[in-house]
Amino acid sequence: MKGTTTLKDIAQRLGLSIATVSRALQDSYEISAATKKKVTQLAKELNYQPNPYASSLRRRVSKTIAVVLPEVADSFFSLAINGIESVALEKGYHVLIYLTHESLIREKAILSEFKSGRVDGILISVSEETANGSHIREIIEAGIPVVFFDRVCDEVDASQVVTNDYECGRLAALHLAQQGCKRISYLCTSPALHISKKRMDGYREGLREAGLPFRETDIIVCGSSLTENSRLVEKILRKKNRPDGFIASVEKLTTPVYLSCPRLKLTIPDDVKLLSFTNLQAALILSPPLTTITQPAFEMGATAARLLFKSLDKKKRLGYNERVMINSVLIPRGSTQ
Amino acid sequence: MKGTTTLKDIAQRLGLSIATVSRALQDSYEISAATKKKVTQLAKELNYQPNPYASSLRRRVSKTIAVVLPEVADSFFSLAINGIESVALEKGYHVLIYLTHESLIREKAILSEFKSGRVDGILISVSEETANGSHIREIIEAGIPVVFFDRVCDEVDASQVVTNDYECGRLAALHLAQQGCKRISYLCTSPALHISKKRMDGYREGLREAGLPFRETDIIVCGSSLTENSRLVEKILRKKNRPDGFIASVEKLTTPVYLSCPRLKLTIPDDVKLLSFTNLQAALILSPPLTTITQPAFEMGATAARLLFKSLDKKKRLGYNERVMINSVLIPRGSTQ
DNA sequence: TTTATTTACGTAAACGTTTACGAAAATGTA
DNA sequence: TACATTTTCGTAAACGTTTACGTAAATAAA
Repeated sequence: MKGTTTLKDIAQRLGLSIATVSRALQDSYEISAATKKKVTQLAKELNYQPNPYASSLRRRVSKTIAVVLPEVADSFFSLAINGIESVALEKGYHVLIYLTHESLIREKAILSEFKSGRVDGILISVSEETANGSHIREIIEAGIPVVFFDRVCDEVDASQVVTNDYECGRLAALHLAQQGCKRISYLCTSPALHISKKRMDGYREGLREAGLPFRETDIIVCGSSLTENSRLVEKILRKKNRPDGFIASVEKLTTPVYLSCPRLKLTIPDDVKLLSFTNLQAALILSPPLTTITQPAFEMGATAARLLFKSLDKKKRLGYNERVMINSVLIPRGSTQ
Repeated sequence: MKGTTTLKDIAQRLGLSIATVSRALQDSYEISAATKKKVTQLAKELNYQPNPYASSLRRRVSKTIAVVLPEVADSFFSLAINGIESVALEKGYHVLIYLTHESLIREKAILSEFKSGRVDGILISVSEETANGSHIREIIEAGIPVVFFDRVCDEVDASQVVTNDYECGRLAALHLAQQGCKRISYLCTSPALHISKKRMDGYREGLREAGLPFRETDIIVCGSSLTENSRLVEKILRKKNRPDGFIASVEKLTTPVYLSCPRLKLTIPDDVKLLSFTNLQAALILSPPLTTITQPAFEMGATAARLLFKSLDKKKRLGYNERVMINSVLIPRGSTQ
């Protein structure tokens, strides 16, 4: 920000006006080939980089998008960021990242700031506390396109990229039932979350189709601490009517099950079967290898970004929203054999 | 960016000048309490958000930092981002994220753009192709503070946050030797990387201290594909003089070893011992549980950010750089028992 | 009372671009 | 030659802030 060269510098050195230099660098038809060459050469020589803030102020676009995530510890969001970044790069956009840490207050504060025009568009995966979407609607009404991915807010009218959560919940239950489970417990962290609800509904439907009863007590709401969650799982497993199957609806709930079983002399998959929603490569090398439902995280991030750029490109009157669903895949492995 | 309210709007509605409104919102001493109240009230009512680009242009600061990473697939960088974001948030800064995908060309292009003043400071973990740091030095000379974290470029004079890679390489070798290994193979991806070299040097020193010979052929340079790497590891394990210990110097090289051993009827840790550099929680539930060297990823990100803000705060003449080392910890588990 | 000081605000320039408008020079047309 | 058109560039306003400077009114000091 010190000795940076500006249009003025180039203009002075060449005896041209600022306007001409600006147009030359934009390859405007109004500028002769000769001066274009002179200008671009000197610009390269002086290492000219246009001031993005001046440009944004004048053009009223920022060439920047925001990605609002609950957290990035999960492998899903890591991969999603990769997808988003890869398409942002080829579009010449910059990516601001914000973490809500599952707090609605923060989410509101972050979004509210966007009314300033800092970003041209927003990709968001809502926090677990986000029930009502008024703060998101405000942003859309301010003319800033929003695309949901993974964790959507259905009451808000916007484009979204999701995976087949309901179907996956159903398939998870059916798979376990098919492998002989009679009592399947469902581990989750935030049952209020829309996506969590969908998976759970699918799970219930799967149970129904398999002719298994649904019991409210088989839904285990876990916390964030590993030891706490392990204790929870162990408690369940000590019951006389213990479950013989688990669905870990989020990645980090896999560990407690693998940890608790040996402690209670229970073996996977003979005594207890387990299926997890996860993208971890380590699923391959667990023993037994973990049956997973893996989400197309990279693809979801990338297509969400593409959807956002589409609505940025046309800048057409809002209202035209797309809803894309990219299927997750169930990969059966040893943990449910 | 449409119906956003500006200072002008507020000024007109209150019959004040733009300057007065601006100063009132900044709680300037030159403004009476009465008008301050009027202004702030109306600002809140109209949901006024100052245009960050106008502000940045005028003040010549962006309140934004850049984080330049090789990739974000690794759990290390995910955690680091969390650390960075948490301190950026409390400082009121915005975080732009860029991925180089281990390409020097991209890294150069990204950094070059920063001469424009888009960001006030930069956190960077260099790509594996980055040997020469001239492009980074250019940025520093342009007056933009840079802080390295994890993957540093020693020839560039800047603050840095690293972990004790050399020591960890040494401890890894010593630990395996102590557990009875006679031939320890070292798996890596990019031996040219500074941090990789340090670990490897430590590994050699560890071998020396343990009285084991170093063999060039025990250094296995892996690629990015899992199947390719598995084939590599299997090939080594088929040799008559096969290694009885492995050091996986990066997270993703763990999988090939766990995958290959059972295929060759070799068991961990009896036939082959393994130690990995990783932050994965899944280390706990591998079987046997994986001995790890875990890096203080969150802390490294956070302190790197704090260092950056320190040099932003004082804006003192460059030259005063800090080098912080945060130790990783070796956690012995079943894979080296 | 007069003068000095403080308080509270306005004017205008500046940050570095982009772009509507205008105008001189060069070229074409009659 | 006289006029129309095109080419090529400059002038100046604008984007929304921040801030140096000026100034009128209010207060204090003499």
